[in-house]
Amino acid sequence: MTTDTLTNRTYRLLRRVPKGKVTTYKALANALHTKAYRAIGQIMKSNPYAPEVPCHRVVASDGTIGGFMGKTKGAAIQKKIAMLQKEGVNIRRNKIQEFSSVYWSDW
DNA sequence: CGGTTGACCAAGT
DNA sequence: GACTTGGCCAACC
Repeated sequence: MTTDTLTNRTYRLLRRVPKGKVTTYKALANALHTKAYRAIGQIMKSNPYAPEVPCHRVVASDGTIGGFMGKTKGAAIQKKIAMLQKEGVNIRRNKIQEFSSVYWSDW
């Protein structure tokens, strides 16, 4: 990685997140000392590092999964969501249950 | 290099 | 609880 763009940093950081845990776009932006919540969203969708960078482990600050399924109807993401639940994350409708329990903030 | 977009966020209605 | 508005920032055209 020669380019030190926000994208690369985001991937690197997200890579640290253990399974069974999730984080928010805001937390990532905060950890990177930026406010590009939105840009990170775009980054995830472009996520070229599929299983390496668990973009599905990133959710909105409200504990909602985000605009993946209901809005954008991303079929691929739904599978990731199912995998999340398998890892131990309980999701209800579009929102994470016990969000605080699975929320990762200790980078 | 200007304008549009978006897997966002917070506050207001 | 759902929708709207303003703001923020990077990537794309």
